[in-house]
Amino acid sequence: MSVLKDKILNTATDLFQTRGINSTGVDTIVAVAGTTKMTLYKHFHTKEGLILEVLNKSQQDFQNWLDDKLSSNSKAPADKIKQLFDFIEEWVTSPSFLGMGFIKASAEFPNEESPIHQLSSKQSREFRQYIGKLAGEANIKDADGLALQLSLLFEGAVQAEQMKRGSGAIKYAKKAAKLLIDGAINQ
Amino acid sequence: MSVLKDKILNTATDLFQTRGINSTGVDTIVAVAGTTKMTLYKHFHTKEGLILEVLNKSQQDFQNWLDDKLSSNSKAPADKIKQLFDFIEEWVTSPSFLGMGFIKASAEFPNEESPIHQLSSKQSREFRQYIGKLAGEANIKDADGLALQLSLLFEGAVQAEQMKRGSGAIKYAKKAAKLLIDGAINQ
DNA sequence: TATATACTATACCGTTCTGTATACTTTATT
DNA sequence: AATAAAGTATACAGAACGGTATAGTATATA
Repeated sequence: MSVLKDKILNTATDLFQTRGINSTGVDTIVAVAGTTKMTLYKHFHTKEGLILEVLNKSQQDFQNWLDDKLSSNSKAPADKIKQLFDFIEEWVTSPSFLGMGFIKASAEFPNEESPIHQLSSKQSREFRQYIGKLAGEANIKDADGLALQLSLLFEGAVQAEQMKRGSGAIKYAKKAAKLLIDGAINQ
Repeated sequence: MSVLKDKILNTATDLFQTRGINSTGVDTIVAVAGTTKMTLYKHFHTKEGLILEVLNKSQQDFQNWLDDKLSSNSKAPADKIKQLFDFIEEWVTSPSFLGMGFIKASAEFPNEESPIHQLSSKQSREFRQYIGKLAGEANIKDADGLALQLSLLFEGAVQAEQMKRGSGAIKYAKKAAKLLIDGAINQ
């Protein structure tokens, strides 16, 4: 990957999160990235293509980070699901946290036929399945049900943190998650 | 309130939810509402003013609807908080449900200095306080903590439903809410 | 030395955006 | 009948939007 393509991708990621996707023009992106529109359009066919790549990269980065954290800190499957919200807290409270890509994107592109909305929806679904896999490996009966509940807490907490930094919502999300997980284990 | 101002307000509410706020131009709004830009700008100083009025009206309508439901169906304070998610389910699964105004608005206007973001943030806070009041009247110890947790579930469920209609997320949110409420009562 | 690749610089096209100016019409009230 | 309020119709200003055309430069490889 070209160093400039990478720069454009990172710049766009940042601007989309801090100013909104539709409110960020390609002129602004290339100006901040220190390049020109010709270069941007050589690497990305359209603005929509750029948005899709930004979403994909953001989600991959997050998933990789979380997966590394979980597999290097936890051994038993039951520990993984219990520690999930500890790492989510670490992620959400980190100063570089700017929000969850697919949550904002789905709000800006509400039309279900939009490719951007569809990708957002897919990423949300995949993240829920990831949690479901963790719950299943921990031998929890209704693994998918718990995964859905935990993902609701997660998205709610991210939403709250996007709306007001330092809201402290994640602390209470953690407590609620603990209660839900314990309830699902002792079933 | 003029009948046309009302029409513009309702049309804008609908278009903002189905197409996004930034993606909906004033030309589209007046065309769908069957009036002209001159009339729109006679009733609303700017597009931002229109957006703020739309947000306020949406939130008032929702709060009034919920408050009516709760006070006409429940007598004891403890019943109110227990029935809260029943009515939220009714609201979310109704065919006319298009999403939660302040959730989408805060995503489209992430800048904390934006008046639109500030109003969204305020509405989210006020809704949480409303739940907190219900919990307090039910003599729950950590009423604010429970309110925060329930609002996370609520916002997560709305988010899920915005992303995919008929996701069934609200069913599991209800179960989780019941568990959290029972846990908070028996404390 | 020739050629391909990556990038820059700049100007431009057509469209859409918010917002306004001007002039006219309808309707209700006094 | 006179007046004020509300709305219509249309045209336009000025900026920003996504995207392209053209021409030129720097660098590395063959």
